[in-house]
Amino acid sequence: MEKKQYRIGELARKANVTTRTVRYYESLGLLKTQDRADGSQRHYTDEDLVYLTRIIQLKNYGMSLDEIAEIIRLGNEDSTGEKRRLELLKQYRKLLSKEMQHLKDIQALIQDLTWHVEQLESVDSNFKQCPGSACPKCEFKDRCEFYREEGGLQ
Amino acid sequence: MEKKQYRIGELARKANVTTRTVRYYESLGLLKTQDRADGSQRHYTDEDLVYLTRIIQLKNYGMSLDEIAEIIRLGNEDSTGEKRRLELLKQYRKLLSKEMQHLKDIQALIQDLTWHVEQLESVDSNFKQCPGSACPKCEFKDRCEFYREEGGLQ
DNA sequence: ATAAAGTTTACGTTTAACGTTAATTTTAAC
DNA sequence: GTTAAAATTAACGTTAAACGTAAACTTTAT
Repeated sequence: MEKKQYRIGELARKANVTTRTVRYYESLGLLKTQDRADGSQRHYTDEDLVYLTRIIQLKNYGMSLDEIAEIIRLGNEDSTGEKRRLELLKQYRKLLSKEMQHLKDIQALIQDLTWHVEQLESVDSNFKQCPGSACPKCEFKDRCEFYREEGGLQ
Repeated sequence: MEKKQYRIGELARKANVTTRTVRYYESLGLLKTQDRADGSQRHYTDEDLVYLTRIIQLKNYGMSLDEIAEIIRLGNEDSTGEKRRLELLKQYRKLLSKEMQHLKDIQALIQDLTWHVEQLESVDSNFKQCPGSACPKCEFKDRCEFYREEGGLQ
């Protein structure tokens, strides 16, 4: 049986993007440009849909279209796919380490925010009165970035 | 002893921003506009520096300048600072829940990325060959979004 | 034959948070 | 009292990825 052929609209619908996006990706070299006469229509197969879906997945992982284009370009360079595999691996590892750092940052941020919420729940206001005459008796003065030994700002 | 007065340049330097930023914040209502004759210079005190530093802190926590402006506006509405305290609390909690969700998303993302790295380390290439004839014997087919019971795409 | 879908070209959008002149005035220091 | 550093207002410029949108036309399916 013959392979089903899609036109651009159907492909886009299946991948949940617009036709503009498909053409844009083609212009960036992300999707192959088939041989076709000027003005005639593009045709796609299931394989192209998988390709497109993979591209979207990589994008959702945080890769830029440029980085994805590089991966695909390397894939077209050798038939074994080894170069692309290595580039993909490199990009995935890069993303991974970036997200690990991101995770740490967010954990620290959550700690800070939690502290602020607790402080605001137990103290009248830390915005207008702080720093001020209340500093020396503030229960948070040891964590205060403005309070110094002498009290108040230097 | 008299309070030390800063001009805009010194204030900006102490807060590690530019004078443009200080004026911009003033235009948004983040920093108070003192009474001064047209063309005469702005003067600031330590209190203003604390204000500015707090604004920068809130910004670094992820609040937009608009949200910060709202907090400050409410602070000017009642002298007790209660409204501002509540708004601050609300914003902090909002940020906190946002970041908690963010944390979850990143943890999931890290899992996915880890999986991909492992797969790429153990499989030749999952980009060009997948999905294809190798699907039925692929050790990851149960986690594959393209593989279906019948094999390959529907 | 007609309507739906596709084609190219090319400018527009979004966005916050400032950057960057420019032309003039104020202030501090000597 | 002069000069140089700093401040003033006004207003346009930046950044930039990933498309959106419109126009005018052509191809394809039924």
